[in-house]
Amino acid sequence: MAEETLDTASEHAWRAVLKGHALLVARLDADLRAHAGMALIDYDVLVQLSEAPRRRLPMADLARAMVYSRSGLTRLVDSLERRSLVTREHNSTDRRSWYAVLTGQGLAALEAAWPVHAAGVRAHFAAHADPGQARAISAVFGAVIADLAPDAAELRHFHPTG
Amino acid sequence: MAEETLDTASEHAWRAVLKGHALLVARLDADLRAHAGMALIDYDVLVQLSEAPRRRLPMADLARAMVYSRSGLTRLVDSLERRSLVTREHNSTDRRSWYAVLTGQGLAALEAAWPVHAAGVRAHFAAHADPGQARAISAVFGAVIADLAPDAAELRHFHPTG
DNA sequence: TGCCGATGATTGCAGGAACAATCATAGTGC
DNA sequence: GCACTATGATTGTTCCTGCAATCATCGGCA
Repeated sequence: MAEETLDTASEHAWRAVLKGHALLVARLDADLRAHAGMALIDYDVLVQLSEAPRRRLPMADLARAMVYSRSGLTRLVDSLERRSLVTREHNSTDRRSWYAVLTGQGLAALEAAWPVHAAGVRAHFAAHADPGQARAISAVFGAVIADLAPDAAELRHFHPTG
Repeated sequence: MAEETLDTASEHAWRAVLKGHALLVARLDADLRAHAGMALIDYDVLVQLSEAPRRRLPMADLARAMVYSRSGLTRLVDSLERRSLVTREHNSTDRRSWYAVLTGQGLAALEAAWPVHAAGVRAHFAAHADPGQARAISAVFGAVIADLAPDAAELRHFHPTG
């Protein structure tokens, strides 16, 4: 039985994460919708593309980076394409694959949305975390990601050039 | 705004939380569905009720505790009631209000599901957090919750064998 | 080359979710 | 007590989302 016990510190931490995450995402999504005309999920697509080489990613890689289903991403990119924030381009090295590509309008929309989002994250998350706590959170969730998505952990922030 | 820069440590931490949370929730939900016959959202309802006095909560309080819409909760409790895990009871002090009440079957289902869930949280979250890190996460997300849901009841702990 | 399992993108479909409207009841001010 | 507003629960509606199926293409291998 003792082996099945989840220690209270970790359990408390996990439950705080669950609830805090839900509140934070609801707030950030509402802020973006109200002040930037896009949902948080749209913003996430634009951010991922903006950081990728040549501002494009194959659909499957984008879905993995976002922890999102490929079918959901198909429809999400449809929507962004209708709004001219993203376009699709053929991947000449793999004819099954399509790139989602950030447009100029998409980049402009992202740059307009970013201050709104950054202010929200700062006010409701960063304001409550000192540097040591931020490091702890990065370390723990980085390990969670490495555990549960080992191939994708470093995909976005680390592009070795060679 | 004077300072629009979101410092990189906080930004990195928040992005790790977003992705790690998504991966963790997907995994815990799949585990519960496979090995306990219920979804993570069902489990959350049962936990909340099990910890409440007399194992019952008004629908609105339960929705707030779960950060869930009231309409969604109506249908979720419908589903749990069909499976005899929860029942509704009149609240005699407020005739608009209904209690969601954990049944004996609901408690049994929760006790069967708990080891599955605890093992998942331990293996994929707690295993990556030392005590100091767990404390840091609790502190930060506790502050986030206090910021965004100031009137919400404090988090409680579930210990079914106790 | 030809076969065959794996992978990429999309679509059909079904379940899940929130918003707004609705109705009943509670609380407040007068 | 009465009017008015706020709150609790539900339902209608619409959108979101993922799974499974489908089709095209890739890559390994004989």
